[in-house]
Amino acid sequence: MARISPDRRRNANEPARAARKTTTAKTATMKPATIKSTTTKSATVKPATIKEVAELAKVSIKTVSRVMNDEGNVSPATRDVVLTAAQRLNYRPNMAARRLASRRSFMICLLYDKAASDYMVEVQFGVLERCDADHYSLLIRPCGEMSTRQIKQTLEQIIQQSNADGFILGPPLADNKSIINLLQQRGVPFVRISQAPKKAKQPCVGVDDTQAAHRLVSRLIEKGHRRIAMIRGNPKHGSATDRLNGYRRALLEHDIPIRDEWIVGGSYEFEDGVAGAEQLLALPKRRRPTAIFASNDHMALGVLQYAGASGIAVPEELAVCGFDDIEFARFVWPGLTTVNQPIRGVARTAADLLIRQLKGEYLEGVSIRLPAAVVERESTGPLEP
Amino acid sequence: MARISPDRRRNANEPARAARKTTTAKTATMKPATIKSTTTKSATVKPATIKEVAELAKVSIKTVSRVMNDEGNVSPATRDVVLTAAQRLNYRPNMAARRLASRRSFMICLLYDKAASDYMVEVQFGVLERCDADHYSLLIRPCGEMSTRQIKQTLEQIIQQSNADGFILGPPLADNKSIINLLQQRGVPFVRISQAPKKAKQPCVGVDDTQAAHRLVSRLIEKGHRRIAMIRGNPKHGSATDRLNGYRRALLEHDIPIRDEWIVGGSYEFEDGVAGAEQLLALPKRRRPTAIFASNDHMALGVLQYAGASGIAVPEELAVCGFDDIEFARFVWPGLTTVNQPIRGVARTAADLLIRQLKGEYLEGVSIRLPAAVVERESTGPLEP
DNA sequence: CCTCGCCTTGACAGCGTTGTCATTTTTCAC
DNA sequence: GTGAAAAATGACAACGCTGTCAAGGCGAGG
Repeated sequence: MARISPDRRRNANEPARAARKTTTAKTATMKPATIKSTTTKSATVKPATIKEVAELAKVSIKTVSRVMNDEGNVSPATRDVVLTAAQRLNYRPNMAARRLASRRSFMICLLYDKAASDYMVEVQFGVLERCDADHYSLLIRPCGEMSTRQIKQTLEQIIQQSNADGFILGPPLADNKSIINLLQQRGVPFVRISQAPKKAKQPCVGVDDTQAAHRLVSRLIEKGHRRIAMIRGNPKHGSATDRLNGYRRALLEHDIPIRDEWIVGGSYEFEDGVAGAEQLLALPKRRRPTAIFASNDHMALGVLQYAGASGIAVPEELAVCGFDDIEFARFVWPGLTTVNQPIRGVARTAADLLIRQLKGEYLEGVSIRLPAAVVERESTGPLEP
Repeated sequence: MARISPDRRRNANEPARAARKTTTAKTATMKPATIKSTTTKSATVKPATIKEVAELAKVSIKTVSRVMNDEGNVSPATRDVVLTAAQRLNYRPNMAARRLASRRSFMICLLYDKAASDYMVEVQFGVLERCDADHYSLLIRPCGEMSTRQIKQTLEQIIQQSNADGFILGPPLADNKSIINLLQQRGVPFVRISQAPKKAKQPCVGVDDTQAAHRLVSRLIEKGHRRIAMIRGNPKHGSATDRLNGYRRALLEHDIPIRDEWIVGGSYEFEDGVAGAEQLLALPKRRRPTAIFASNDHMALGVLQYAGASGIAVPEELAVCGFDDIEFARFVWPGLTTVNQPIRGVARTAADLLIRQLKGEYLEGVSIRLPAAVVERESTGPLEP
């Protein structure tokens, strides 16, 4: 089993010490013959250290460090030699040491409420994608069941103990003034994923909810609906307001009066959809909406369920649409018309902004808004252009 | 540009350095008056180090280390003094240093396919719960779009670079022989979340799928069904076989013949459910199943959608049930009868096993199987006992 | 009262990097 | 050539903690 391994140091040490300063970069560069696949080594090999690489490459450890970190001020020849040596030893910088010495953790922390799971998984993917590109690690921290106080405490701990270099705040934490302040005070960079660029001057990435809602409702109007109701989202999320605004604007533009009885409360939960539908469909026939726009898919599915359970045909008697395009929007019958958010893209962008900040870029006030697309399915009627 | 907060060091150093050494351990112990909430300090405070605690407590740093790590062999008096000093300075051990010195990372890595998002979010929660209890950090690593080769490479990197102390493998990676071997060779502890304790002697946690499927199908039989079809799961997952076995056993026990035409393939995707339903419901009336057991909820929802789209009444004409009890099982109409898996519990247990292993416990061959509960909803008919 | 051994404590050397600053080499204009 | 500036390189001290091992203190058995 155990193959070549303990001898590695010896091999490398001896000649290095002795013959220092003799060979120039040139000689060492003759890789072709020398490089053997060290990849498939067997068990429990002690990883190579920067020192070993330095010795093999006949340079100082600092130079190796420079190469590994792309610091510049290294001649191409030296660089090659070092890179070859590193590869030969299958060297990878030890993160713990790097963190300790540089006082940076190369970790970023993703802070989020429990939120919709699909949503967060997408966010995680997006963030990870970007992190991987720069060798950052991702720490996830769901705060679903914590009070703001607890969250702040956790934050302190993460900053101090794990030394996170930066944070990404998912909704609705991204709009939590108190948390933002803490982070700001501590001088820790962060990026917010939110619809509300107002609250702080820290970079913020989000989706243009207002625009998307506007488009969606406009589409309903085009299809002939005039009595369009809305179930609002959780007021804690900035998105709730935006979506409402989009709805309002669409109606206004088409000279359709906005009736209070058609706007019911909610907080993004399935049950709110059920309750909202019940309330709306209980209206006297003449004032009963022919379409319901729920602020998110969970609630829209609630509407769908209520309709199903009470024998109301969708889309014939009632058109339904949601927002988010969660996985299950297309798994129900009728398929749910909704808005697809480029979540992964948003997350990737957020991570990108954060990492660039960590690299020293100045991004105060930057606010990026990605467009979202309406996805039409059966719940709003036949799919005609 | 310039590093983020160059002022941090300066700010903090001065006062600390200056006032050092004044207060004795004794004085420090009189907490009531002296201990001020250091929590709400203002910006960019340089965290206290072990050295400072040691000086304040008038002991050696090693003693502080002992106390912080509960190493024992410390007199209660000393312990108190140290603890007080630590608290007073709001001291938290620096993880990077700890990792470097102890050659452990206090990180565990959760490796998973993309899998169902709800599922993984639950797993993450469970693992995190346990990690937090022991100050472990969690590294997540979705491998959805990677080949086994790539995964192995990633693994190597995580082991060497991030120095993960251990791994938790989610399904179906937990059944991937090649990955298991790699980890085993490298001598890195890991725990598998899977139904298949066979493949390796490493600890494994899972749900008793066979039993659950058996119960579910038995329930259908009790309700009067005789023509019960099954849509199989992805054969890569051990669970697929288990669920099939449960189905088989239930039929056998009730002397119902097992017909091949009632068992159709699938791989846990929504579309497989649609296709499976189509195939099954196309059978001549006398052989057409009155109930379909889909191996997971996604496929069951596919069945539901197909039924909805083709005007087949559920549960009147067709009973449908799934497995997993994903969030949306209760959000569709009719609500989906299914099996609720204690995913979070499984994950917590897995993390527990791993951490105990890391602490030196010997757990080879341990295999824990948690029971799952049938959840009856409308899709299998009226909810009578 | 001495010795032995156990419990407690401390000194100090790493751990594998990066940061700082000094030193050497190269480059370039004159 | 020559000198000065720029580029490349290296020596060495951190970084904050743990591991090792030695030293001190104290009670029990002789």
